[in-house]
Amino acid sequence: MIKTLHKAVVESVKELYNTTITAEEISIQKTKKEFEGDFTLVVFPFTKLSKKKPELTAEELSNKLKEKTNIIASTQIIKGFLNLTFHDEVWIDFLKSESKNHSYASTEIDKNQQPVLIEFSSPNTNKPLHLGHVRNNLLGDSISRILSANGTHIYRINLVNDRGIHICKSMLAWQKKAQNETPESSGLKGDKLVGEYYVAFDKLYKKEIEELIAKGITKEEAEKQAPILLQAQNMLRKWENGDEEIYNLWQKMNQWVYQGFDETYKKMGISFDKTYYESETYLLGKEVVLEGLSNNIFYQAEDGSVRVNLENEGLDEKVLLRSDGTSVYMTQDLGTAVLRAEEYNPVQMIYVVGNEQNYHFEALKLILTKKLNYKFAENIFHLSYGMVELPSGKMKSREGTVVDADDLMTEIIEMAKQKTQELGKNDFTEEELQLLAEKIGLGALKYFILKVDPKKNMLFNPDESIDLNGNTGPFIQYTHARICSLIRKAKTIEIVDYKGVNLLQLEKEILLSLYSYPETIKQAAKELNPSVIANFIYDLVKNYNRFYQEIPILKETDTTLRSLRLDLSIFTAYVIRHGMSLLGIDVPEKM
RNA sequence: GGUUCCGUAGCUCAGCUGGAUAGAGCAACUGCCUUCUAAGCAGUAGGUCAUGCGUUCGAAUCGCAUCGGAAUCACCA
Repeated sequence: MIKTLHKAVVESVKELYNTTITAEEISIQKTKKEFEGDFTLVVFPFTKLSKKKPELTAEELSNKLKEKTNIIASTQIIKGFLNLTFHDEVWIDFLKSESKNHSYASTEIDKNQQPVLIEFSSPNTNKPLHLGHVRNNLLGDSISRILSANGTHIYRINLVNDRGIHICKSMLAWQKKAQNETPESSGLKGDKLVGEYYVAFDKLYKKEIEELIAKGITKEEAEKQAPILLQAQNMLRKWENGDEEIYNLWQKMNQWVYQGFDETYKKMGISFDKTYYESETYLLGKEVVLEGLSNNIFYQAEDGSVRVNLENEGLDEKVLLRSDGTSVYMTQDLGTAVLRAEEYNPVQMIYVVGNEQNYHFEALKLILTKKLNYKFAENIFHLSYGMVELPSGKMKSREGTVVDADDLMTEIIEMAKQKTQELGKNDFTEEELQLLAEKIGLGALKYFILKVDPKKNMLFNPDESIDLNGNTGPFIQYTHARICSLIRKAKTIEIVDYKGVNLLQLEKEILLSLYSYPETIKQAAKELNPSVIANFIYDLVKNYNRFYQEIPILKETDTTLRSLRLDLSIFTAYVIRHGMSLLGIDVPEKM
């Protein structure tokens, strides 16, 4: 319909004003609720061509469009706005042809096309996942789903940061304090256990700094000289030199963490096509750096560290290898980028990483493109998302203000369970109730996070927790469940041809919304923005709920009307389910 | 200090490729369950779109300046 309209406008302008315009120059939008019409053509831009008043221009275009197409039933002109109303028949044809189409808004993926790589999650193995990771994981997962739905061939990549000084810190603290404590002996989840020793290291470190300061050493010096830090640095060198004892300890502790992570990912419903481990790729990064050094692209500073100068690009000097030869963060990101480009030959590499690392990714891209001349790196895209803040400010693991991912999920599922019981929904078995509560709780959490624009910082208030009413996941799930209930009851009802019926305003609004769904997916894919989908579904569901409340569906005695409304409901349920699946949210058939 | 991002109702957020009277949810108040699931629906109230100047037929949206906030500028990741 919209395409037909665009084409007709182009032709009309050509005939009336002898000017060729492109479809992009035409502004057609949904008509605002206060006015009569389905779509609105903004005619202000054409007044320059017509050299006539907006109303007159609209009038001329209106007549021409009606001549050229057979879909327009009526038009209404208000100032420079031309409101177009389509024949009901057009909408009914749309409903009839698409309402049972199980591939509506789905695009086939061509596995032969060059893939898009999307890296997300990328945890460190020294502490458990928290709310910040949750946003990262949900964004990465949802964007993967949206791109797939839009026909893009993608690979989900996880890059586990399993080595480095931070890992050595937990290892060292464990050696000193743990007395061989294990997940089994402590009953703690593996990632939680290791996380505790990371915190323990920090305590010891702070204590040593204080002691040094008391001896008259400056704070700055103390931070560099604290024995435990030197030991950690020494441990990292040993690790990089393949020291057997250190290596075994490292493997053991990482294994604990992976088991913990797997549990969390599983609960969250997140998976990857490929997991890289920094321990397996950091050497490649070193090679890249050393090669750049021998080609004089990088240089060795007096202290022995290898650096790159990005001052001409508006940045500073960056260290690529420490003076003791060990790798930094940049080293491994250079390595894995090159590796991935070789392995997948991607058209694009998306990194889902918080906006606190904007500088890092700018530098990474510059080094790869400007310094090392890698063509593929032009298509590196840092999907920079905002921080999740608490009312008290930023989360700090060392201050114990982090919101743990597992705890958060457990709590909200428990809340959903309570709420279900409160509402007196008793016809579930204990097992069904648990499954339902998981769907609702996780739905609430995922929707809460995904409905906000990724690039904006967002606030999470643990005291108020997450709503289950209003603009929330459960609200949408509930609407879906009600439609499913209708469909169940309608099993025996005969569907008759409803061609020729007159549509109610509410019905048409829902159809307009359903019609715009494929375009919404395209937009979300283009912007890499799940909130576009979330807001769309909310809008659809609000319209549907009003319809459901005000208009009889199964109770309607006119069989043509009843059939139409049932089809409309079935179609709406499909789009809700489809849209929510793009957010990684399950919708129950009963709740 | 340099760079980047942000500022919309009491709170959390939509709207931002310029378009009509700036929208939701929460919280507050008022109605609606013998009728398809009330996790719902309808309504009341709540705004100098941080401020100023500019661009134009038209600015929350674009530009400049100011104020306020955040991130970053590590041999951390």
